[in-house]
Amino acid sequence: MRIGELAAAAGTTTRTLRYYESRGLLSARRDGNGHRTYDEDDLAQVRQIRTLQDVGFGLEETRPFVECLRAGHAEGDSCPASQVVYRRKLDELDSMIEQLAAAREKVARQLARAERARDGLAADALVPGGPEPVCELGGRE
Amino acid sequence: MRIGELAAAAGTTTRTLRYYESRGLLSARRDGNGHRTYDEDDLAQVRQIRTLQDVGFGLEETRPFVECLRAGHAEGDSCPASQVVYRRKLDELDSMIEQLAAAREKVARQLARAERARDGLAADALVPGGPEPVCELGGRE
DNA sequence: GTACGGCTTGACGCCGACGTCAAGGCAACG
DNA sequence: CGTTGCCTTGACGTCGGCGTCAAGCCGTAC
Repeated sequence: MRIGELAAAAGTTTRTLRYYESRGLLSARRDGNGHRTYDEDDLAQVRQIRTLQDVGFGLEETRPFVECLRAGHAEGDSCPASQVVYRRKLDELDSMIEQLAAAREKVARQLARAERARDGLAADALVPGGPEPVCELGGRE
Repeated sequence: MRIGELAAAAGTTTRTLRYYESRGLLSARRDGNGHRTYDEDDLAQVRQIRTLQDVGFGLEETRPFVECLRAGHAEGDSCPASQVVYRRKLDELDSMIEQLAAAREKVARQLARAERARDGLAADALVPGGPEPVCELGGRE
């Protein structure tokens, strides 16, 4: 398999594969013309990388998985080092989600406040249970 | 107020303030020495920018808020354009949170699977030809 | 012959929000 | 007088993951 075929099979580009190689995440044999040659194991490694990238892993974080595959394991995540990365990523995702949720609430509160101000500071607009003073998010812009 | 003082008051750096100016988000008078001079309004603008940045707004997204302040409003979000940005950011945050939550679940499932495989592998290793727990992440198509 | 497609290496571009260094000016302090 | 400290502009560096262009080689089809 040559680089273009591998790229097509993995759903990526030749540039990306050469980049992976430059980062030491992929290795290639060469044929008589100096062209890179790959086999099914290489395809599996690239697929592993892509799968992880899609879920938000950085390239460096995929390294243990690739090395696990290279070590002969059928799954890149069967090695302890890979699972350590999984757990780290879980924590990372949790804190990111937490941060985003907090940011979302801040923005939502600010928007609600700004809309109340725009609609005028009538007293009933601030009374909870009043005749729905806010929340007309749709239309009219 | 000179640039260093403004930076200190706003909790940022002089480099950042000059950068804002280069982006047209901040304007400065000059004193006899060619040094930038600022007043309280400028401080309010910088604080508005920083507040938004902290919640995840890009610099360009802060522009309507700054212009709103410049237009004489006491709050940067009292202008319609600012509130449009708020709503856009809310949607953006929602979809980001959604994506991250989905990613989190995928990782969690993969980790659980890998751990089951590891635990089961000890038993399987003693019984070659036994049941093979294979399960792949659906990821890309 | 020559056009074409696929391969090679090398190197610069991109995005965002600055950090950091360079080289110099002006004021105050001792 | 020199040193410190704040200011000026300009320009390159950073991080990630590639995109894109350049120049050239190789084999095949027409």
